[in-house]
Amino acid sequence: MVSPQSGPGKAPTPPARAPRVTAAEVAAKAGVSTATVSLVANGKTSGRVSAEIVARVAEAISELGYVVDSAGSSLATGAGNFVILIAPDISNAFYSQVITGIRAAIGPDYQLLLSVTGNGRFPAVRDVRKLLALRPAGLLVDAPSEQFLAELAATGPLVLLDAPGSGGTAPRVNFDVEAGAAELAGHLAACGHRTVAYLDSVTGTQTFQARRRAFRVTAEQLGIRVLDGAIPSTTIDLGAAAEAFAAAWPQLAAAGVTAVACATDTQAFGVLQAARKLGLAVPGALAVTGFDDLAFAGSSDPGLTTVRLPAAALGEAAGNQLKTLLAGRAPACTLINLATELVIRESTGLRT
Amino acid sequence: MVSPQSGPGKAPTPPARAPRVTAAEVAAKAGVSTATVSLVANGKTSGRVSAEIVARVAEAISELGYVVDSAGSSLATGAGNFVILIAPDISNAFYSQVITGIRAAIGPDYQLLLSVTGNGRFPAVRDVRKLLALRPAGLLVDAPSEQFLAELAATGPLVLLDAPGSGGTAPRVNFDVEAGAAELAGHLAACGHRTVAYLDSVTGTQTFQARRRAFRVTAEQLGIRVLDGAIPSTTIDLGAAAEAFAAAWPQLAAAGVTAVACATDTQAFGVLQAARKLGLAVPGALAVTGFDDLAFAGSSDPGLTTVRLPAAALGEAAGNQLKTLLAGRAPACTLINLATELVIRESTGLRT
DNA sequence: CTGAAAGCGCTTACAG
DNA sequence: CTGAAAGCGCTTACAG
Repeated sequence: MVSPQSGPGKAPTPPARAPRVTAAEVAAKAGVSTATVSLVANGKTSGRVSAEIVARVAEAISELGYVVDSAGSSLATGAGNFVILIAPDISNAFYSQVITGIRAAIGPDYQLLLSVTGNGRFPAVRDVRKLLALRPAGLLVDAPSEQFLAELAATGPLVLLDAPGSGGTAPRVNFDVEAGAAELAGHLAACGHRTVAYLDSVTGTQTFQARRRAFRVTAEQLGIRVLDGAIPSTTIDLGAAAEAFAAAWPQLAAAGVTAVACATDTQAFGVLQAARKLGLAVPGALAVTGFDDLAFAGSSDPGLTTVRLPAAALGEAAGNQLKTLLAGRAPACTLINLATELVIRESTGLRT
Repeated sequence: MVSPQSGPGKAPTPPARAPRVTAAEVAAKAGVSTATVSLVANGKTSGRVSAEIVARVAEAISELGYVVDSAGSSLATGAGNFVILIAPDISNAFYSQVITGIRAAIGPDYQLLLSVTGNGRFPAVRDVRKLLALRPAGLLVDAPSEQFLAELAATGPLVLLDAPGSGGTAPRVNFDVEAGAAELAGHLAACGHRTVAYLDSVTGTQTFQARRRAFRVTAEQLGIRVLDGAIPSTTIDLGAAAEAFAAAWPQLAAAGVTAVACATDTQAFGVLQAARKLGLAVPGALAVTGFDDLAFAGSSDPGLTTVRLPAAALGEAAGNQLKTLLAGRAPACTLINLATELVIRESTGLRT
C-alpha cells in the first residue's frame, strides 16, 4: 500500500519529479513478487504465470500507471527498448518520410529517437560513444561516412541506410543513385548541354560520392564536360548553396557552363534562388537539377528536375531489417537496392 | 588487468556487442576504487582527489576509451545526461534551426534526442510514459496541445516552446504570433482583400489557435470577412494542404475569396502548388500567405509572403532556460516572447 | 507456478 | 584524500 503521492516522509530534495511507480509498488499492490511483475509487464507469462495472477498484476499495473523503467531494464538486460537513428541532417524534409517508414516498420515495441548533429555533419567519436552509452537496442545510420562507420565498429544491431559501397557486414538499404545519376546525365545531354558544373555536399559520404561519380562518368561518355569542384561543396543548406553558386558564377559563365547538377534538392533550391537574384533565366540561361524530389520540388520557381529517391520505402525497408536483427535473426537479404527515377520539370529544358 | 577483448571465457551469447568498458576495469588499471573513477569521470574532483591520482585515472579512461554508462548512471542519480525534444513534426525544415539553437545553448554536457511522432500529431500517453521511462534529464516540448500538457504533469525540468496560453508553471519561450498575425491581416486589408479563407493546422495546438484568432480579430476589425473552416484543417504537409485547398476552391470562389492565409509555410506551398494546377494566377486571382519564413519561402513560385518566426532564437532561448533548470536554478524570466515580422514577397499584391 | 537472491554499472553518503 | 558499501529498478537463472 505504498502510495507514492501520500508518503509524508518523501524527500523533497530534487525538483518536482513525478513520483516514479516501481515494480515493487505494483508487486505490493497485487500481492506478488517483483519477479512476477516483471514477467507480466514484459508479456513473458505463457506457461509461467497463472491466468489469475496475470490478471491481478495487469490490473495493478494499469491502476498505478506502471511503466517498466528503462534504466533498470537496460542495466539488467544489456540494452534499452529504443532505437536511435543517426543522420547528418534530420531536419531535411526528406527525413520526414524516412522516419514515417521506419516507425511503420519497427512498430510500437521500440521507441524511435533521433540523434541530432550539425548541418550535414556527422557526430564525433565522442558523441557516438555517448549515444552508445545510452544502450540503444539498435542503431540506424543514414548516409554515413567511412570514418564514421569505422568508429562505430561492431556494436550490436545496426542497419545502414543510403550507404553504397561501405564495407562491413551490416545490412544495408540503398538507393540506386547510380542509375538515377546516369539517367540525369542522359537527360542533360539530350537537352543539348555540353558544359555543366556539379555542386556536391560537403559531407564525406558514400552516397554523395556515388552520385557525383556516376553522373560524371555517364556525362563524359555523352560528350559533356563536367567541371568538378568549380563550385565548392556546401552543407545541405539552401543559403550556403546559394552563396557558393553566386560566388562561382562569373567563373562558371566564363567556362561556358549551362547547367548545374546538385547533390540534393535543397542545394538546388539555393542555386535557383541565387540564379534569380543574378537575373539568370532558368532553364534558358541555366538548367538546375537535384536529388531527392522533396515535396517542394513541385512548387519551386521553376519546378525542379530531380532524381526521385523513395524515402518512405527506404525507411520501411531499413526498419524491417532492424526488426529482424533485434529478434536475433539474420535478414534474408543483406543488401536492398531501391530503384530511383528521374522526374523532369521546368528547371531543365531543350537548349536551342 | 581485465582486458575485455581477450577474456577467453566471455559468453558469446548475444550478437556481437562491443565489449563495454566499465568503471571497474578503469579502476583496476589505475589502481584505485570505482568511486574515484566516478569522481574523475564526472569532473567532481576539486579538493577531493589528488592531482596525481586524477592524472592516473584520466589516462586509464582515455586509454580504455571509457564512457560512463548511461543506464547505470541514470539509475544511481535518477536521470540520464540527455534531453528530449518532443515536437509534432520534427522533419519540418523549421526545426532545423530550432535544433541548432538548442544545441548551441545546452552545450556538450547533454545529448539532444528527438522524439518522433506522426505528421503534426502528438504522442499518446503511452508513448510519453515510455519517453519518461528513459529518464531524460529534461524535456523540451514544442507546440504542445493542452491535453498533452496535462498528461505530462510535473515531470522535472521542462521548457515549453511556442506554447502561448498554456497553463502550468513551466518556463515558456513563445513567438509573438499575435502581432505577426495582426500585421498580416493589415497587409491583406491594404492590398484590398475583402474576403479571405484561413487554412489551419489540424494539431490541437495553442500556437495555431492564437495565430488564427489574432488574424481573424484584426481582419474583421479592418472589414475583411474571414471564412473560417471553409477549408478543412490539414496536417502540416504540402500534399494534404494542396488537396484540401483544391477540393474547397469551387466553394471559396463562389464566396468571393481572394486570399488564403495558411497556418504554416508548408501548407502555403501546398496551396501555391494546387493554385498552379487550377490555373489560378497568384497573386492576381488569389493571394497566399504562411507562417514561418522557411528558407524555401524565398524560392517558391511565387515567393511567399509570410510571418517570420525566429526559429534559431527560439531554440537558443529554450535551451538556455532548460540549462538553468538543469543546474537547479530558477530561470530569471519565466516567459520569453520573441518578436515576429511580416515578410512581404510576391504571393500577395495590390488588388486592382 | 512462484519467490528469494544475485547482479547489471554507477554514484553517494559515510568512515577512515 | 580514498575506499567499502549500500542502493537505484530491473531481469533472470535457480530453487522450491
